[in-house]
Amino acid sequence: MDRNLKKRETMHRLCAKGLEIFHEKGYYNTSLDDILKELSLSKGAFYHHFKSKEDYFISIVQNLVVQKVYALLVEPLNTHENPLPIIIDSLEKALEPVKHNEMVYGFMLNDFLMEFNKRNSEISTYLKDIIKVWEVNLVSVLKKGKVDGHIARHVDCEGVASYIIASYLGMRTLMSDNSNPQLKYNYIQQLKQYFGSLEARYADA
Amino acid sequence: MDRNLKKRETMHRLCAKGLEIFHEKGYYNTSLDDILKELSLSKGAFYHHFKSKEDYFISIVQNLVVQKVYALLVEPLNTHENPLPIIIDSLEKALEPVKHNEMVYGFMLNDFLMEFNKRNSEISTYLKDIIKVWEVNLVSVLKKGKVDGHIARHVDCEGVASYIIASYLGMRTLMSDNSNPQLKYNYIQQLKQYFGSLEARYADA
DNA sequence: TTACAGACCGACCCCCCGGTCGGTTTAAGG
DNA sequence: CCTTAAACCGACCGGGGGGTCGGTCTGTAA
Repeated sequence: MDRNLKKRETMHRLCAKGLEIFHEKGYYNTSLDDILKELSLSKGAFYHHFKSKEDYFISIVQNLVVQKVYALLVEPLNTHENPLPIIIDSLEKALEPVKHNEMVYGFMLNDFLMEFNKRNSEISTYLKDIIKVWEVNLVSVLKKGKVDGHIARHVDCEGVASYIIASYLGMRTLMSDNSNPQLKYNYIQQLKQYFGSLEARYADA
Repeated sequence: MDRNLKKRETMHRLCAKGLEIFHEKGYYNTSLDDILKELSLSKGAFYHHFKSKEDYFISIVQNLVVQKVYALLVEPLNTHENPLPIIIDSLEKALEPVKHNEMVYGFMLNDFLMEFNKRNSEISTYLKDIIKVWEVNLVSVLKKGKVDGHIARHVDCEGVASYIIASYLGMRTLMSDNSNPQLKYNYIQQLKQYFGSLEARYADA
């Protein structure tokens, strides 16, 4: 019993630290030794729990990344109010800059997506699936907004969802060096402007 | 005299092929041998012309990438008409999918930007400078549009420019696997929707 | 106490890849 | 021609990093 606990504990420590460092330096730019050194673990310990670096990362994605994306970007959408402010709010939180040593998990999707795009199609697929879930949820909440009279009838919900995701991912690229704190504010402002044009009060062709 | 020509010719062949393969597979995932084999050149030839892989890539950026970004995204902005349709048109062209073996140079900014972000700050800076030039030109043309009465006075031109760039870069991430040809169309539609809300005919608070 | 298996150790293997260097070919100038 | 240097060749080096493997330690079950 204690054995099983020990295993889970070690695997979890590996995953958590792995996500932290992969996110910080990139997957291909991080060696297993980088991570193992931080945890005072050996190669042997690692390969006892995971069959490869790739397998390890997939575990991280499925256990941690999915969770964080859900918490930050999907679950907040479950509401009966006007979806537009809700979406803005979730994006604003997901773009929150790093505080102390706390990680910002919403940030990492774009980074990983780009890194694996031309390198590892399997991992790439897992990541795109996560985006897809987000997209589906966005579309669904937008459609509900239409029914509830918050969003104009002519609006193409799929198009809007893609556009939101694209602008979010792009902001991530632009903000990745933390050089311009104004960017986030500008982004939210423009998003509001754009959302204004989707509201039911506008011409409903 | 013929000597000088030979040098330029070889360097140019190296840069062109390098851009092609780096763009296709990524910088860190491409070895010099990959490129040299395609050109039937040797390590010796390469290091005769460039002092390192990094130096080589910087040449590529300064000679080729800058040029293409200008041609696709900056120069089209030089017009006296309403800037909004002009911007849409340039983005549409820059998102054109690959035809035959022709490269789409507008596509590569986001890829390279992400790849070097946490890996090589010098190259990163060169790339961000290119984006900056684009941004400055966008802001300038938007401001002119305001003066000419095409854009509402309340519009924050810097914010709009950032937003355009972010959404473009994000689209690049989403489109990078060429899986969904619909995406581009949706994006342009939503961009038009957004631009509609910037036009002078709307409330000018 | 003993047997066994799971957790962990770390030296080692091997390939990849950027970079080096002594040598060879080629062509311009005297 | 002959000299000279630029253009080019390709074997080699060395570090990094994923993955292996024989061995050790430790807790559990009989």
